[in-house]
Amino acid sequence: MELRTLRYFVAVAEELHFARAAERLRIAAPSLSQQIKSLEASLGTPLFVRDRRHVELTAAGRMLLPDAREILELAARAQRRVAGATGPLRVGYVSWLPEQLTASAAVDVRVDEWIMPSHVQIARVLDGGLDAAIAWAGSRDERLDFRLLWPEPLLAVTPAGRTETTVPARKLRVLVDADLTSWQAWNDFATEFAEATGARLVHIDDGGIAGVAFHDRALRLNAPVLMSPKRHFDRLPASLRTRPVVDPCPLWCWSLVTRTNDERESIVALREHASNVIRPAASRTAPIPPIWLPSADPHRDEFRSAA
Amino acid sequence: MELRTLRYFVAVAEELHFARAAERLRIAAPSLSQQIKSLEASLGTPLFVRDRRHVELTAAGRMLLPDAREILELAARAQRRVAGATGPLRVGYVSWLPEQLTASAAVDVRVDEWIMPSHVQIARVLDGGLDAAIAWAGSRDERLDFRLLWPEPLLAVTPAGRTETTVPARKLRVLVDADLTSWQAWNDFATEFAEATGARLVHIDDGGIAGVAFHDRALRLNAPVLMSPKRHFDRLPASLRTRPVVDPCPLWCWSLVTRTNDERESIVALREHASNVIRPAASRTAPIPPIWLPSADPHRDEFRSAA
DNA sequence: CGCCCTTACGGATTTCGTAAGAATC
DNA sequence: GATTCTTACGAAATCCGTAAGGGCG
Repeated sequence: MELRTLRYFVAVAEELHFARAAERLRIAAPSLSQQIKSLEASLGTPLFVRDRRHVELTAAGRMLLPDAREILELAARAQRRVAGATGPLRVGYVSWLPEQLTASAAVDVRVDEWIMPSHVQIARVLDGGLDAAIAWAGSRDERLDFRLLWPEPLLAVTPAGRTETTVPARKLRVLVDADLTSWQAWNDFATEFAEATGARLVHIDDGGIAGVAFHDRALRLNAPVLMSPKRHFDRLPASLRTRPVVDPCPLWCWSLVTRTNDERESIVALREHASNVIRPAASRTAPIPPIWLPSADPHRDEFRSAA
Repeated sequence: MELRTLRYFVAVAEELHFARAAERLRIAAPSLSQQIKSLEASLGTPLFVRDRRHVELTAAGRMLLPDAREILELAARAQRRVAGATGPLRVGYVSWLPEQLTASAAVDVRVDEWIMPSHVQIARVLDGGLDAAIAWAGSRDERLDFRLLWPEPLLAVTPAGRTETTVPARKLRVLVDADLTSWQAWNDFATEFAEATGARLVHIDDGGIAGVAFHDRALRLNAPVLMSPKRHFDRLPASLRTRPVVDPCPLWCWSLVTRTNDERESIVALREHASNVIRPAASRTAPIPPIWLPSADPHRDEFRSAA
């Protein structure tokens, strides 16, 4: 059993057609037939029933298929991770990129061009597409190391007419978007925050969590709306003001996310740099207690005293 | 990158010595050297630094090693599982073997000779050494399917002199053994039971959870002691009596444990047989409510009404 | 006759072993 | 000089492609 034969097996299992599978694998059909046959011989059990007209998985084949996929997936990830082990560290971010990250001469960092949501960047770190990411983590993961960079106190926007200087959480509208690809991390945060504080959830589907679409919606709602941490270039309209949120103040914790088992010198240095340089420099805007974090936030314990 | 090359890599990484690794792999040293070299070439990065006198892993090598081990482990398990996919179902048990299991002509079952503790039998099901096990499950696992076979009400032993017909849980002594290999499942159950009910934990290290050693200890304690569900051949001494436990009555849930993704006809039939035949036949001895189960027991929901 | 999996067989590639080389202690 | 990894090269095994076979609609 080799990875190549497993690839062949998966192809046939997916196509259920030797000729098509062979084409996909860019080998000749007889070769594929031979390889499958030898795989079956080495396993001691047939994987397909070849009715003259149909190809079908046997019970053994059905059992092997998910394992084969998992093995191949793991191998591919391992390869990606090793491939990136040399050269500068590839670091992805979501919407906040601390200046101190690249300023350090100690670590050679290349900031990734792709700006994706937190859950996507974290997935890329796991599968080796990135060495590190600055993102929000919804929950712990044994395979990942999280270093707190900046607990960002989220703000609200209110119509300019209002006179209050802060907004209590329970008075807020909180937007969640139907597009999970883009907003899953935010939705998770927002949903739990609304449940915990009594803020009102507003379901949208136009991506208006950030940018101009967000301003439009805030104006139409004519009420305080929680702002996502997603930065955008568009200036806030004159008719809207930002205000701190209190009772409690929601903290969006930006972490440096790396793989636990990645202990290259450069990665260790980057983690140190995160704790010793970036973290202190980012703590200017202090939240107004009490604060609030999601129940599964990896940094929850670090705020025990303040909560 | 193939499984064979990964095996070679792991061998060298473990020996840190090409000659010894080659010997272990039963190939010639130059061949091994070539293979490692071609692996490094295909990955685009060296995995070892060969100082003329020492062999050492590079950062990339250190990153690959755990992945390589995991991939090989997964492949080995997949192979074991498929290998057992044909022929009679290999079923393991711990201490209770229902007669109806083999009585059914519908399923061809071979009872495994090795009698091991629950957590071990369950691990064997996972890695393909067994197709099914009759065991106690401490917690859910997505990869496993649990069918309740018999919620066994645990008994206590008391000195023969005592007149009470039942024993309240809080009066019990509960034994846990230092030998986790043998008693991990029992220890987990016993520890949580003692915490929940106020029963007194007694730490031992002589395996006296069952058998003659248990009788000895029960006599010496001269108090009611919870009996583990482990059957033993030795008759209970005349100076001890068994009594039901109440307030609450601890339930040790024997499950039929199979792999979730194993949907062979024979496995499906075995699961049905478990629910339709074995389960009804085993429900003779009814517990005296209230009952108690561990908080993570997979069958906890099935007792909602009774708890 | 077309479809589709298989067998047969020759060529290309990969893998492996023996022999010899090179560097270190 | 012993140890240890590497290069060199031929042999063996494996993999793959073309050609042809055979059941089925």
